Amino acid sequence: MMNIIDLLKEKEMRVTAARMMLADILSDDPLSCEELYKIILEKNSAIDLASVYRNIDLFLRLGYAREVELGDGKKRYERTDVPHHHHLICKSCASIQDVEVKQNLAKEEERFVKEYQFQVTQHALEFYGLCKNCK
Amino acid sequence: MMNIIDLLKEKEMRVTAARMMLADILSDDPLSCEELYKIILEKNSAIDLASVYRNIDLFLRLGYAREVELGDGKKRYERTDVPHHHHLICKSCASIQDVEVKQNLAKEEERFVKEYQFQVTQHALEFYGLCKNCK
DNA sequence: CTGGATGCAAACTCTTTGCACGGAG
DNA sequence: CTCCGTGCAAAGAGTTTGCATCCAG
Repeated sequence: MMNIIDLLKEKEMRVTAARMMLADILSDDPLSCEELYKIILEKNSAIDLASVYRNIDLFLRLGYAREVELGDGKKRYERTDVPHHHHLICKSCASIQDVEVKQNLAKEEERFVKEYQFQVTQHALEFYGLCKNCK
Repeated sequence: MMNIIDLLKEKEMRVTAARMMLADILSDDPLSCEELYKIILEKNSAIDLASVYRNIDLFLRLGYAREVELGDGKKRYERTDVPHHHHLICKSCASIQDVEVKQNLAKEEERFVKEYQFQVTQHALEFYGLCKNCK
């Protein structure tokens, strides 16, 4: 995975303070734009929320971030260099825990190519329920 | 699966024309409130969009409908009496195809109980890519 | 009749867009 | 110096809410 500076330079896009800050905050937790914005404020920096949206969109196109949907109608983002994984999402306290899934989904996806001529590029698998504390 | 009339009566809720119409339209395809609303208009009926939202929410609580997220930021709904299944979602033309998944996710979910004391009540698994026509 | 359901409009949340200014290259 | 990126404000989508009226029971 290239770093964000090289990715930007490669596309002849500008390396700005806002982009560096945002790239730095993006992590292995899926965060919404609103959440990213608040983290930036807490660091006593100031990037406009609109710029957060614009740059997240840019990061998606650069392949630096990926979108994660957790079923609450908000889009969340995480860095692409964290390994592919899934989430346990508590319906009570909204906590999110990363988990691995050992079943072979790739195999399933191969079947879809053969059976439906559908080329899978991505999948989303999330589990909902009650966490340890909320049960 | 009880029918909607019995479900409503059981909870002492009123059997209204709007609820009957909406229950009738809900199908095995996941439809957004906007889409449901348009189908109602096409039938030369008139239910306010707000009432569609209110009654879909009611149907969810009654267990008559389930929510499906297909990753475009809109919530969609289908009847709970259609068998559990997953979707192939085309990123180009937005077409949706129902598929079955043969991997054993229940087994995986049992593991989460043991490993994390997380009680899974539901999961979402959707596949994104390019359909036959868009490839 | 009476209270729950509806229509209508306004409000609210999340996200996108237009425009003038400012800073990276 | 240029013109891309930013802040600010306004607009857009999707969804929720307040309130007067309506109608199922």
